Amino acid sequence: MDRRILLLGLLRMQEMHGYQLNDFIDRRLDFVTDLKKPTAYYILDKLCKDGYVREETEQAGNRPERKVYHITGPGEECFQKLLLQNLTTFEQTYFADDLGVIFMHSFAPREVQTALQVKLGQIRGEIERLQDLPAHNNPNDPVRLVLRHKLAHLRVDEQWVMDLIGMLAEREGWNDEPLVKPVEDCLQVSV
Amino acid sequence: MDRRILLLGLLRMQEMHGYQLNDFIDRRLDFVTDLKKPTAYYILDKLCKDGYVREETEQAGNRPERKVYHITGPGEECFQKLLLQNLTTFEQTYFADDLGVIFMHSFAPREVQTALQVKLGQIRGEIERLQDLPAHNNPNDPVRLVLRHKLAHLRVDEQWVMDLIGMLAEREGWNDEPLVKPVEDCLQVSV
DNA sequence: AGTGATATAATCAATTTTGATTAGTCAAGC
DNA sequence: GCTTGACTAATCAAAATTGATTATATCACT
Repeated sequence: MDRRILLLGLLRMQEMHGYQLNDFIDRRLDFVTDLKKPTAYYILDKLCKDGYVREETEQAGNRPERKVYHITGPGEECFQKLLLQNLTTFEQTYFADDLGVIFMHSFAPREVQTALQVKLGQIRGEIERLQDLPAHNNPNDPVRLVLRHKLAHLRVDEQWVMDLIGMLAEREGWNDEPLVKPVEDCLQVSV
Repeated sequence: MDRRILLLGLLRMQEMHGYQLNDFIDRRLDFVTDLKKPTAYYILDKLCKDGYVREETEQAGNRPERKVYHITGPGEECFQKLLLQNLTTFEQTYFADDLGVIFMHSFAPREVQTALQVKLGQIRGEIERLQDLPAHNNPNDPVRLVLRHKLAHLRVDEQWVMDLIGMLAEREGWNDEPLVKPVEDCLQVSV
């Protein structure tokens, strides 16, 4: 996930200082990326060193002086390359929540069910939050296309967790084997 | 994404040496996580230092000596805690492919369409690969539940990219505004 | 005029992750 | 008997990421 594309893409539309950039990402692109402030500054520094971005210090009133970042010619070229790369190739996504399910046999079905109920609530909360997001931009804004994408994934998660909970209902214990001795299975197959 | 849960969970089923652990993850859990070898060794070291895992060196034939990792009592406790945490809370997922779409107005619609066609092919390839994955384990294996989850997400991506391509078809240029001056919009709203 | 809350602007030390590399073993073919 | 490629086993230096913190300014309220 080369996050330079995000910073270059935003700077391409408008030169900005670091705080402004981070604030925009936090407020408006929170469902697109989890880029944190120090990482953003780190990447901006790197882009400077590579000549893709120019940095100018500016003083606004009495506030601490700040750095305004402008995209350069080579920066624009780099952005185009990254964008084409991004649009062309599919990047795998991994789901942290899958890890727990792999090992759910460690708990009793009822316990798992209770835990998943809480998770389900959080997913539904997030779906509502995104649905109610004010539509600042025009309806053709690509950000809204991304929002739809994200919502579709959240609905998959909702359904999946509901299915798991359903599967666990009315169940006292595990009558199927809980992925025993995975490595031996593996070795048997590969030998 | 606390990946200790994966290593502890596997070691809990069977003690293993590093290579074996990594090999199993690479071969059998490649669609669940992107944990790389050096990271796995790093986490194993940390688990050792924290007393969650015990490390014993072993010599097999003429091969270089290797470290066999066993989960300890505190390690089991830690695992239970991590697992409950994982099952209880929903972890947000971010999609690298969204970043490109946000800036797609930088290219002509036709170019974007061509790029997305390639991406679509890759998604379909991955769907086929996962569908054809041999079912080593019993059908109730939680890994298969995760596989279904992953496939559902891939199908969302497939549909989403198809929709985007459809949207772009027959289009010469952008007649809608391309997310202009995002920061000004943002400031207008927040002021 | 003082106090706490929030906004502005960024940096640092510490942790985590990765691409590249090391180093030896084994089996197959020439 | 020698080379080539794959497997076993892990490490290292470099890069990326994060939680915590610093420091000042402004605002709302008493």
